[in-house]
Amino acid sequence: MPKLTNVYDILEERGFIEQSTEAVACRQLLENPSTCYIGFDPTASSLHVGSLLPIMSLAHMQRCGHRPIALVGGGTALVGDPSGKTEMRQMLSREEINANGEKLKTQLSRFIDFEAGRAMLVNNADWLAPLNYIEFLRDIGRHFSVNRMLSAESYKMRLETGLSFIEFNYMLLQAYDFLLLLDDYDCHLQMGGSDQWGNIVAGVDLVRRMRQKTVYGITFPLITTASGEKMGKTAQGAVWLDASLTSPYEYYQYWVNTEDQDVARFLAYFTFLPMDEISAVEGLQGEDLNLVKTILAYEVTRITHGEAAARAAQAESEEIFGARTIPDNLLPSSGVRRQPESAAEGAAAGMPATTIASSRLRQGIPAFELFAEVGLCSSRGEARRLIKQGGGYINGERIQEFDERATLEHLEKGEILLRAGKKKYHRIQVDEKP
RNA sequence: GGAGAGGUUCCCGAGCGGUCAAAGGGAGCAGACUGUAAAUCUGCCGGCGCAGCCUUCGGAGGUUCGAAUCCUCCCCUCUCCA
Repeated sequence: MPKLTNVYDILEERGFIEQSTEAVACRQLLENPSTCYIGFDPTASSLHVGSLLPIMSLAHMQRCGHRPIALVGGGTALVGDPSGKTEMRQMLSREEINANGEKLKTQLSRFIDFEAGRAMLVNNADWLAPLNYIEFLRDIGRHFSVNRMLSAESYKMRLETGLSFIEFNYMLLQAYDFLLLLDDYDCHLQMGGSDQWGNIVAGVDLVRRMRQKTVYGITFPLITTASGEKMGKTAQGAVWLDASLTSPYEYYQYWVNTEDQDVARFLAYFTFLPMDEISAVEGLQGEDLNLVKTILAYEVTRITHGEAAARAAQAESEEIFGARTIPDNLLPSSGVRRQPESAAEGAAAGMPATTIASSRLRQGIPAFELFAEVGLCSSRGEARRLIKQGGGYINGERIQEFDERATLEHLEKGEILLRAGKKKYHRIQVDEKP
């Protein structure tokens, strides 16, 4: 693998870098194979698209021959990072945190190769949990100025609403992580979201004081959509990287629905497609841009869930929304399928589906009941409203009355396709037994 | 420990004895327009086969024909003082 390029340049070109400490020296460091780390919070059982940027940065690091360390914050999660947050986070038990940490590892290994020392995964609970309080205060605590900590931007918000002592300590723990990773793994670079700047700089300072060495930090921009929303939120909640929480189909759909103005930027962030191809696509508008969104969705889904899942998601989406040919000269490096598929390929990529006993369909199920039952609406009342407003469909036909019945007559190719609004679909499959 | 302020439907935030399922805004949902985009306009936005009924305004009691609104106790949050 050629490593002619400096990752720092790659990251910069792709818009990953918001701030960095001593950019020139940091870039210099990355001329040679080095070790870097990013911390991930095991406070949820899955990572979501909000973590995708840091993950991609580690992947870039590895592709350029560096050794990334993914740090699972099993220890720090016991304390809770107040940075940039309005409220104290819910405390989790150690068991929950450990279980989450395990899952994160599995997910990260889709993006980073942990084989043969090419990358590492560590858990800071291993060294933070056994710490002795008095020793820690004397060795580490004395290097921190409270005055300075209080002036940190990341604590500002919390100084208005209230900050507990345990959270105030968080910065010291993360700084200590950096020190320890330097000592044990020769790790000279920490990266993280822009809200981590204060914590990262704290680590850099601590290392300077205690080891008289220079280490570096890079932060990524907080990614918002063009309309100013934080990324990764949908009505259903977060967009998860775990296929059992957000199916590949839904995940693909999330990316297809990217806002126009975000497309090029997201291609740079979340795919490995070459930048010259991406910039060639920047001027596109209208329906042409939708083709680019298809590629974006395919690529991101492929990186996250694998090629088979991405292809299935594409097929399923085209079946519903229609397919068009994607010209070969559009992001030519992408392996996306460019011709519409002739035959429908049966495999469902995770469009939600429910199986219903045929006996019930024989009697007929009032539409509003069915919509609520399969989860397309959260209550029957909501389903009535939806249908009254003309947003309910069975097999593509608008439902006229809220209590119109779905029956065996509606079966097409063994299933019934429900639709709520423009984009939410649900399959009904029939159980032939009793 | 003392003195204040406050906890309202997903969020912010009005209401301060009946006309309150609770103003207004945001978010969300649907329709129209489109390109599975954004913006815009319109409608909806506790539950229930719904012109009616049921359950909500930190918790538990109480006053009243009637309470989110008054009283008592409790829990929690914030601000100031120690």
